[in-house]
Amino acid sequence: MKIKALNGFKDIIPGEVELWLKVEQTARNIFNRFNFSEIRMPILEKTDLFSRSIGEATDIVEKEMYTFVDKQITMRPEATASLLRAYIQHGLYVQKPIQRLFTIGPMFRHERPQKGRLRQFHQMDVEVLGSANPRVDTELMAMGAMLLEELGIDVSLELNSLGCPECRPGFRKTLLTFIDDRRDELCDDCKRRSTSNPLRVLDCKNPRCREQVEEAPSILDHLCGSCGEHFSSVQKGLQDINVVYSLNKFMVRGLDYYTRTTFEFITADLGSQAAVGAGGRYDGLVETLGGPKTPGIGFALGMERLVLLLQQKELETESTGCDMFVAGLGEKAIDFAFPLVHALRQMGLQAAMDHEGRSLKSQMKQANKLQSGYVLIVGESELEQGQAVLRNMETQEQQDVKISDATDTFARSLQEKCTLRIS
RNA sequence: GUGGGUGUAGCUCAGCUGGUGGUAGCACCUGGUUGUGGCCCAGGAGGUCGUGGGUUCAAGUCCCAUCACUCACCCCA
Repeated sequence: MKIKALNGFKDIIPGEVELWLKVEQTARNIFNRFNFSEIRMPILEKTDLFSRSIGEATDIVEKEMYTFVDKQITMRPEATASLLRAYIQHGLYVQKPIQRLFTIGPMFRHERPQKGRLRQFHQMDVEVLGSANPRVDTELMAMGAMLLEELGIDVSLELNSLGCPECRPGFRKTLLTFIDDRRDELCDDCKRRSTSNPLRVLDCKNPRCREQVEEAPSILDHLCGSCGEHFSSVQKGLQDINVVYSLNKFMVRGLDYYTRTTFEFITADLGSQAAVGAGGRYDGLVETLGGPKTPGIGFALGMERLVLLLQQKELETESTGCDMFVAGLGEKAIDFAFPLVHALRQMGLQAAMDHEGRSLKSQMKQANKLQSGYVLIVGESELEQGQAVLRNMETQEQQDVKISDATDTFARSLQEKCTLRIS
């Protein structure tokens, strides 16, 4: 029986990796433009960290975490909790009052795999800690939008506010009254949810529930003074820099720590896994985890979803051509080629050769597949005369070149030719 | 956790109402020039037909189980 990767776990093989690199490089470039610093955390954390931050009653904590029960440690299901733990542990708030951090890496949730949803998946996660300023909310959404635009991914930005511990309880009561009035019309899930987390009834996908909830009160009409002000400033900021968004009063979050601003980048091209990125404000979370009272906001982008969207666009993958392929004919020529190729590589060129003693034709084919700019053909008789043939693969021109005694000197003369081609 | 669909070569797939696994395409190797790539042509290699049972003279094909993949519910990035 062959050993295969676990269900919901995937290899990213050559041909696919290129798209991942593109996503990652574009993201790093943009994070850098917005002055974010990278932070890397371990994958394993105390289980307690996640249950405290994400919420005991959430689906993630209740049934989706990979936990070593005997040791009370868990593979992170998301990045924010770990990042805040590191932020608190190292006292990063002392170094800088406002920290702008990002991290990229794998997360683990034991869900049933599906398109755009794996058990090991990868997120790019961005957090700003230490500022409650609505401008920061705006800036983060603008950054997300800019990143997706540069990747050429078409999304819409949906926005909502969840209020704060001041105003949410009041809204919750209003909503509960509304729900109770039409409880019988709701699906079983929603009946359950109406007691555990009534806000979640708002984003049920069941058409009947949607209909019932259509006229539900909006939290946006029940925000307290400061939350309301904050939210209008966020919106004004978005308008000022022409970031297109729409309000979605039904959007809620699956993690308990969110407050005030929440947002999602939604695509129409991925089936039911429509959110390519999502996040929001979590002003009480640092304190919950034992740090100083610190406001924060962040969001995460799902990398496999981004890669899927790029794959659907069928972009041509630009491969970097090999600079020089050295084709040796016969044992002596191969012995000559090996140190030469090594010297070329030391000089920073992409060089290749065949070690298997294959025919020239076969070696030319290999050179072609590698998109070599040049092939140096070294035959045994020419080698004795201190000569070799240099072929330009694009123009098909060939010229005899003198092989000097010192490999390095010869390599340098080849390097000049290749560099000319590159520039 | 709950449903539906699908498992045949590295990949994409033919294979009818059971009768010896496909000259199928892509990819790979060799040859078509004593030592010259892309195109074309010829040849070659590559499979316990997901796995385990059952029915049958005979199973890739029918039945059962199981595993995997996949889509949807759920949840979420």
